[in-house]
Amino acid sequence: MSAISERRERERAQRHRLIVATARELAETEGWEAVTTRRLAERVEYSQPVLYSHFDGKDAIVAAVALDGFTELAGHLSRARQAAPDPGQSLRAVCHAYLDFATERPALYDAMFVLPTELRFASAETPPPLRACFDEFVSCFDPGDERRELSAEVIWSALHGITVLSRSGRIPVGGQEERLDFLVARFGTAENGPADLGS
Amino acid sequence: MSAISERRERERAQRHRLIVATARELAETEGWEAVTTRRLAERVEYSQPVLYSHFDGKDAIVAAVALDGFTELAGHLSRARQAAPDPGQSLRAVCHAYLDFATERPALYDAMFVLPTELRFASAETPPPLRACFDEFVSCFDPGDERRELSAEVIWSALHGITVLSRSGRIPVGGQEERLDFLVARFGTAENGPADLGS
DNA sequence: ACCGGATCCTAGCAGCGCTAGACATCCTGT
DNA sequence: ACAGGATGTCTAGCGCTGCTAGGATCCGGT
Repeated sequence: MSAISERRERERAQRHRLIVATARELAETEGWEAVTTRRLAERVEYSQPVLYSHFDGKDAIVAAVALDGFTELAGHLSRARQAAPDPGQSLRAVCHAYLDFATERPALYDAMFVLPTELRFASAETPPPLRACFDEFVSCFDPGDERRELSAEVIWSALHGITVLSRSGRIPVGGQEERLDFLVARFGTAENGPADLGS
Repeated sequence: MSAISERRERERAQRHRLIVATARELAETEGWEAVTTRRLAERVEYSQPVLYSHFDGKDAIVAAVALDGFTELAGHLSRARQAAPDPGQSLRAVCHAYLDFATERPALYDAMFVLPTELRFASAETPPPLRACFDEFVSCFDPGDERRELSAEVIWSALHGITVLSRSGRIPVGGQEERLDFLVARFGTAENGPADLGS
């Protein structure tokens, strides 16, 4: 009973991963609109109902892909931050890495930020990988800065806005590097910022 | 021939507006996922094919709603800017108005910025209402500032990011006012900004 | 009065997410 | 060794979606 059921559980976990990986691959090569339960089932060589024995529905599969994406993004940002030549440039490095990630993996980025998923963030159980991404931004600021979380939130918002608005052409697609420079200059360390405006 | 066909054209234009208005109302009361061609056709008391004699498809209807939204937003921002007590506070007023608009009309905002539509922005024929929205931000900066367009792009991006990330709970829903203050402080006039960082 | 064209609706297609129920397969207890 | 039950999988189908072909109907112009 034990060895056999363990093997089955192992196989089941592997198939779980296969489904997520296949969904992601399909999305990255043909776009999310091509990711249907039928096509996905065919690709993993199982019937549709098998998908539903692993996930509550399609949204849950997208959410699983998004979670993988957050983990990857966290690593990507962390490496960029630690590779920065000096701490003063870590913010720029992390921001640059973020925009890189978004433009190089648009489908994955959509799963993480645009598509409707069942992921809940605000509540207590914020997925750790998402928190890790956020913390990479926070770490770029002086630990003594009591507004570093606020800075991180606004920086992230700006980067996300730049990503989606330029991608859809609502702002010109060119000039990303210039925007990045501008953003980092304005949001660099508080010491370089404008006069303190209280509270 | 002339009077009658004119009347028909008038009626046709009115029905066109009716479709757009109904789609918007349906979206604002029940969400865009409730806006189906069947339900919409039933609401306007015509059959489905009539919709397709006015629009190329559902996306085109969403785009029409979005275009109305851009017009409204432009007026909203313009009023806010002109009502600002002094020019130095116009940027804050416009940003505040933007966030207001986004939170008070989430469905309309989604049509304008989130949902897939066939609207093309980057090309030469950027819809005038969208350009008008953008110009409201630009107008908050000194005409002599050669980077006012860049400022407007980044400000807009940040506002959009704040809107969608807080709405989905990826950043905390509270503290919008604080983010707004922070953003405006950092992006106020260049004179108040950090030390010039070249180019 | 009647013809011709514009207008509109009925009916249906292919595809979607999802699920009930039949079928097979394999482990377990005697 | 074998029956019985649990487990796992598939076939088939439901209600919905966006969209369209083809026929009926109505109405203005001659």
